[in-house]
Amino acid sequence: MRPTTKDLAKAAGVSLATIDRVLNGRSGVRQKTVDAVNEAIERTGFQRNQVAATLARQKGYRFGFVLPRSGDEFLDVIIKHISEFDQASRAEMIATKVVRIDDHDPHRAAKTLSRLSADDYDGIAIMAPETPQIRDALYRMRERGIQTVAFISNQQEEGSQSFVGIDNIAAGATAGRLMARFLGHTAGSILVLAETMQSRDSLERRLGFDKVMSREYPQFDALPTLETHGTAERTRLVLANAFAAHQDIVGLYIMGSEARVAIDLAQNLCGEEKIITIAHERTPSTEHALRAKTLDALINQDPGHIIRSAVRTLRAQCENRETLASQERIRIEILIAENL
Amino acid sequence: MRPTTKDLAKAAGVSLATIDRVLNGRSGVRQKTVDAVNEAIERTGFQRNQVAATLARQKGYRFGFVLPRSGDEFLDVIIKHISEFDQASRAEMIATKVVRIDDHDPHRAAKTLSRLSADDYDGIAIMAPETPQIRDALYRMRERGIQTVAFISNQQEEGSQSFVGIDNIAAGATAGRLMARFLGHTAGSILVLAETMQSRDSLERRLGFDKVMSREYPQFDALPTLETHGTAERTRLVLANAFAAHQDIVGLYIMGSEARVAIDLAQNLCGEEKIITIAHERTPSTEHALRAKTLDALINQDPGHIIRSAVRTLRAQCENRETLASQERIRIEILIAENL
DNA sequence: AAGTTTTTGAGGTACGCACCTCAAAAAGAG
DNA sequence: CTCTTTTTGAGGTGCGTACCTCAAAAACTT
Repeated sequence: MRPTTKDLAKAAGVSLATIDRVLNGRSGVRQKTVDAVNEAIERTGFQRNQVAATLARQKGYRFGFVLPRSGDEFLDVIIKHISEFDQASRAEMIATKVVRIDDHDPHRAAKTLSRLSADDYDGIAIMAPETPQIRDALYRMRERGIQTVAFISNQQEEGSQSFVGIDNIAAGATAGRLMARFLGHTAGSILVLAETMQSRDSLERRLGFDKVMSREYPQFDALPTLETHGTAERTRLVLANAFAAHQDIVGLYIMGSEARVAIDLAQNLCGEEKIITIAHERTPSTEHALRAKTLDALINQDPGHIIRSAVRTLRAQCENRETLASQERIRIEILIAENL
Repeated sequence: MRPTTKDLAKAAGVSLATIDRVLNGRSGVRQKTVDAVNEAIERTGFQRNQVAATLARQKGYRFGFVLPRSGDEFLDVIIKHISEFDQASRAEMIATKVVRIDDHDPHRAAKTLSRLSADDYDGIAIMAPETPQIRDALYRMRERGIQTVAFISNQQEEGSQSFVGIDNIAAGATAGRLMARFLGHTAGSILVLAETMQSRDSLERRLGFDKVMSREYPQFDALPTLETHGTAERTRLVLANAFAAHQDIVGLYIMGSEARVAIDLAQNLCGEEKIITIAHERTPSTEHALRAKTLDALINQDPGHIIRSAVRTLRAQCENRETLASQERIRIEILIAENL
C-alpha cells in the first residue's frame, strides 16, 4: 500500500497538521521540522495522492488560455480544440477558458492580464509576442500566485518560464530540408513569406530555413522575406512583384499561419512549371490545399497536444511537481496528403 | 455548481441508493426507474465526478500491456515508455504493468491471457497478431469484465474492439510518396523489406506503398517484399541477393521495426550511388542513422502518445464513457534529421 | 524567571462518490 | 386478499487530502 499523509506523519514523528503545513507550503514551521518531513518523504517514498488532493481542494483547476484578439485560421483551430478539451476535462475538475487580448497594443494587453485574479485562475497559458509590458504583467501574475506558461509563441530563452510549443529554428530547418529534397536537382529562387518579421517565431523559422539552405544547397537562392502584414491585398502585391522580378522561382515557403491567399495566388502566378510550396499549421484550407496538391508539405504542431501539454505543465506547477520533459516535447510534424 | 449525485437523486425523484445502482450498472432496478434516472441525467447535465469516483473506488485503475516476448528495438522503446508512464501516473492512481506473451505460440499466448483476472486488471492493451485463439481469449476476457484495446497491431476491422495505433495503409502510402519525391527524376528498382508478410501490419503497409508507387510513379519498380524473419543472417542474405540481381536499385523501404542491420548493409552494398532509405519506428539506431544520413526518413508512431491514448481509452471504457476520437487518433509522423 | 512569540498537535469537517446493510414499500403471483 | 418476490429508500462508512480552530508546547526575549 502506498504511504498516506498519516503514515508520513508517523514516519516523520510529527502531526498531520505539520505534514499539511509542509506539503502545502504554509508558514509557521521551523526549517528543522521541514527538513525532517522532507527526509521522511524521501525515506518512505511518499507521493501525494493527487486524486484525493484535487477532490479536497473543492474547486478543481481553472486555467486560462490567453490568445490574441485578431486571429488567423490557425487560431480558430486552437480555440476549437480548447473548447473540446474543456468539455472532456470537466469530469477531471479542470476548467479552461479563453481570454482574448489586444495583440497590437501591449499596454492594453498588459492591463487585461493584470485584471486576471488568482481567485479566478490557477494558471494561464499565454500566446503573445514578447514585449516588456507583457513580460512585466506575467511577472506580477506569478507574484499573485498564478502559474504561467508560454505556448506556441515563446516568450524568452531565460528558462525562468516554461514553454510549450515547437522549436521554431528546427521547424524552419525542417521546411528547408524538405524544400531542397522535393526540388531535387533543379535550381532557382525560393520565396519566403511571413506576416511580419517583427515576430520572434518568424525570425527563428527563417534562421533555421537559411541554415539548411545556404550551407547545404547553394543551387538555391532564398530571397529576402516578404511581409504580408496579414492582409490579402498586400499578399497579392508582394507576390506579384516577386514573380515579376524573378523568373526562376521554384519554391515558396510560407512561414505564417495564414497560407490560404498565398497558396491560391502562387498557383496562378507560377505558370506552367509547378513550384514546391511548404506552409505551416494545419487548418481547413491548408489541409484542402494539401489534398489538392497545391501544397506539397505542411509543418504542423498538433493543437490537441499543445493544449494538453500546457495544462499538464500548469497543473504540475500548481502542485509543485516536475514534469517529464520527454512527455511534453511538442513534435514538429510533417504532413503530406498521405498522412493527414 | 455542477450537479452531484444528490442533486440528481432529487431531480429524478429517487434515492441516492438507486442513483448508485443505475450509475454503476447494478441489478435490481426496474427499467422504468432506469429510464427516469437517465432522463434526469440528460436534463440536469449531470456528469459523474471522476476524481471523487476514483478516490472512492479505493483501488485506482490497473492496466496491463500485453506484449510479445520476442522483441525488436521498437519494443524496448515501448517498454521504456510504459514504465515511465507508470511512474508518472501513480499519483493519478493508475498502475500499468507489462505482461509478455509467447507470440509464436498462439495457444500458450491465449492461455496466458486466460489467466489474467479481473481482480488484477481493469483493462489490458494488447499488441499481438490476430489469431483465432487470441481473438477468443480477448472475447472471454471482456466477458470477465476486463476492458480490452488493441494497440499498435490491429486485431480486426469489425469495430467491436477499439484500436489505438496508426493506419498502416496510410503509413505505407506516406512512405511511398516520400520515397518517390525524394528520388525525384531518377528511375529504378525499389527494395521492400519486412520481417514477415504474415503480419497484417506489413501487408497493409505494402498495400499503401504500392498504391502510391504503381499508380503515380511508373518509373519505379517496387520489387516483391523480401522477408528477413527478424534475423541478421537472413537479412544479409536476401539483401545481398537482391543487390546482385538488380543493378538499378535506387530505394529501400524497410517496413519492419528492426532496421539496424538492413540500413548498415544497404549502405555498403549500394556502392557509390546513394539510395533513398525509409524505415519505420524511431529507435536509438534509426535515430542515429537519420542523423548520420544513412537513413532519409522515418515513419513513426509516438510511443508516448500511443500509451497515453490506450490508457485514456481503457479508462473511458471502464467508466462507460465515450472518447473523443479526434483526440485519440495516432499521427503518422514523418521524421527527418531536422525534426527529431 | 516571567512574559512574549513562534511552533506544533489534536481534532474536526468537507469534498463526491462507492459500497454496504437492513428494512420498508411496491409489484407480482396464486 | 394474502403471500412471495422484487424494487426502493434510509442510513451508514471510508477513500486521502485540504483547510480550519484552539490549545498546548517549545522557543526565544528581556
